[in-house]
Amino acid sequence: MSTQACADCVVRNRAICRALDAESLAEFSRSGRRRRLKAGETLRWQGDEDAPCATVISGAVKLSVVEEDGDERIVGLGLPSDFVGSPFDEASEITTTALTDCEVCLFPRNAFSAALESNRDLETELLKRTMADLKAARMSRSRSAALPARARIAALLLDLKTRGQGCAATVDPDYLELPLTRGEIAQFLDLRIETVSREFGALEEAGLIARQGRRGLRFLDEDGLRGLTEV
Amino acid sequence: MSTQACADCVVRNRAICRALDAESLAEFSRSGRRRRLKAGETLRWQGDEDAPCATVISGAVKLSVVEEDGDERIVGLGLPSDFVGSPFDEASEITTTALTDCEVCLFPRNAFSAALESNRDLETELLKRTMADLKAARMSRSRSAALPARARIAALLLDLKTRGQGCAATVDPDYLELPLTRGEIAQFLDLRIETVSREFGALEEAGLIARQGRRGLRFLDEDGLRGLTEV
DNA sequence: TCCCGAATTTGACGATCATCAATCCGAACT
DNA sequence: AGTTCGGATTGATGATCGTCAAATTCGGGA
Repeated sequence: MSTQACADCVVRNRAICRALDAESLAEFSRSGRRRRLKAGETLRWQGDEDAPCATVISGAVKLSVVEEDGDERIVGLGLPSDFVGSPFDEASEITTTALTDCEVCLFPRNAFSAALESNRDLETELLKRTMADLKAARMSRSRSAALPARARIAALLLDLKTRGQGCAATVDPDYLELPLTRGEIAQFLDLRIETVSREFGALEEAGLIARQGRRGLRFLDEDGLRGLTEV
Repeated sequence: MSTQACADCVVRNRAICRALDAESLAEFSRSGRRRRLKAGETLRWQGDEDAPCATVISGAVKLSVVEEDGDERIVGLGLPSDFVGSPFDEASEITTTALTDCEVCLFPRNAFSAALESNRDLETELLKRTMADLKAARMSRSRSAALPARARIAALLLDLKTRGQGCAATVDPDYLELPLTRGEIAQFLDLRIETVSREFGALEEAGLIARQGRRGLRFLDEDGLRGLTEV
């Protein structure tokens, strides 16, 4: 990963690295690598036990926990410019897996942790983001959990639209390619596949969205969706 | 708040200030004040618009969000040694309120934010905690939301017991004075008061807990409770 | 193009929890 | 002690969502 690559990076000004000047960035980038992942691939750093740290460049990843009984829960999403990973945890219970084909900027946990130590600005930036994420996680948890299934789905769709904004080939701002399957949406929102499916049907029926194929989605009435989440 | 007070502080070795040596601590402590709060009192710093930052010393506080429609949701709890506050947010949507009479070590947001800047170790410690909190929030969200009401309550009781451990006058380790009313538990777990009440009844019926008065609680079968949360 | 398999959709039914309403308890007060 | 008021409990009923089961559609490969 060269500095040149960083300068060209589509998330250069939104990811944590925006806290770095050209010089620090050059050094920082030496410990990481840009990688492409196929959907379903788990984030690892070759030969490293620890879960790596990464910035998502394109595509989407899921943060998930596998319970003893084998079933998996999605606890968070990583979209372009998001940071994922636990620099201070040698063993993280949270696994990061590509939902779609995607590009990430990957760092071994140790190296990232060292970079934090040697770069104050980076650490401050990460602290700010993490506190913001914590607040968002808390608020969305509370907002979401008590809401009916339909509203939870509406909130997720709006969140995906917002967070996907300003990235990639956003040709049509009202079109969204879902990075999640119905099953994954269910795992994330604590619903069943069947419920998710039914509610998608209901949202379409109500004229709020239009489904295009399995993962294609068109927003027809964004305010209507927002209204559902504000009950 | 003198250094002496800090040296004697019951959470000295568990709160963020454990990252500080005697000298830094002395300086750090000058910007804060130890305060007592009565139940229901909101955390403020006299004459400061911003929500303050604080370390909880004794008692319990709630982090809550008030929706436009007026109803309140509890999004997190602050127990002894926990840090609360958003040093980087001038306006935080999250309000901190005492659940019980309690003691806190309070800092104006600005001063705390400045202390972070001038003290690298403090910042690192806070980052670690925040990342751990984020992980805990994500995992508990996922674990909790899909679980039936009974299990959610069991999980909360166990969490309160664990986090209350090693503090205060923990004379009897199996006794817990609930810092939350039934209504607050409901707000936190996204249930109704009636459901909480019924499930408490069921837990007692099942011989897992014994209620003593309104807020007193005795753990009779901790493993049994844990079993409920691991479905 | 056709076919196959997995993902999705649809349907019927039941359990859990919210809702509405009434009663009960307990702590602080006179 | 008696009163009183807010919190807590209990009861009856219905809506939402989970469960089980079957049908359907999409998308990739032969």
